[in-house]
Amino acid sequence: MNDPNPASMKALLRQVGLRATPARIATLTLMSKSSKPLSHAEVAAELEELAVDKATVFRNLNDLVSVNLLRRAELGDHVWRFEIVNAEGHDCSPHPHFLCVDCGTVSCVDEHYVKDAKLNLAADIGTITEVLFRGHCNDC
Amino acid sequence: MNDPNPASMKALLRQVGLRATPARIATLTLMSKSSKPLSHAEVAAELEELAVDKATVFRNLNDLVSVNLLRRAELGDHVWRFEIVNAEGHDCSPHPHFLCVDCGTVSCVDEHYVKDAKLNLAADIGTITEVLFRGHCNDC
DNA sequence: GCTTAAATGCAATAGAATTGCAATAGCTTT
DNA sequence: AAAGCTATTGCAATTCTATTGCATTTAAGC
Repeated sequence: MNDPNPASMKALLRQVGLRATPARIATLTLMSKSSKPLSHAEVAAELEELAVDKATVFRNLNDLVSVNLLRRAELGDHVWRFEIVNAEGHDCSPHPHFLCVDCGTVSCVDEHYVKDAKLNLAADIGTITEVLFRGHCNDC
Repeated sequence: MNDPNPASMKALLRQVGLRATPARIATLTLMSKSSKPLSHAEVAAELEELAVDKATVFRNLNDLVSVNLLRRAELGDHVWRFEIVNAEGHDCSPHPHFLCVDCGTVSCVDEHYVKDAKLNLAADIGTITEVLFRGHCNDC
């Protein structure tokens, strides 16, 4: 993905057939800069200063998911989280997540941890598209 | 665990310091007989014929979780599910779950699939208490 | 610039989960 | 067996996340 500058964000949006509105550009920029999945509440809080309504934030996040620019994940605390699909220093492919049940911190887990498990499960149960770990992080 | 008959359910409840009310006995019996995690809605529907309020179902399910008779899991669809901790033909220890995103079926996954991953993650990230897989089951 | 469909803001709504409180009912003690 | 204490229940109201309806605004193509 290009630099998260307004111009490239705008181009990217047009490319997938979405209008490049200020709210969307801001959303995409924010998501591109984040190293971890953000909840709707977190994104909405960031965009509040731009006077973007929370309903708009939801709609935009979901729109961006439907064009595969974002990925939506449920990490076990009943809050949807979103993360950029393709960013520098970030896996393009889906990867497991870890949620610390104590501090609520979310981190991305390298795919190699679950490579074997997914292969075995594919034969026995089905295709795995999402893996989530919950527990206590080493800082808690 | 003993047979899921009313008498042993009652004894079990008393044993953990909870009063053996009809609603709790029914809840525990239902959970003991279920081979898969049940959502609050599913349990509430079953107990509706006993005129048990949904708030009571919630409280009882959570009470049973707090005394470790049940385990609460979030399987990715924003609905809490509960399963018996110790039942015949069911692992005593926590185990991963698999949720088919197509048919919504939940299945229990053997711990051995994730043994290695958990060991490696313990050192790098933290202690894993819960693992969830989502994807497409072989029947869909 | 002008037109039009897409996107937004605001308020209302849906649904899961939880809580307050008065009434009820287990359990223990007598 | 009855009484008393407190956990539990039922009901309604509430919280919180997420979504939707609709009138208004705005981006994009001509």
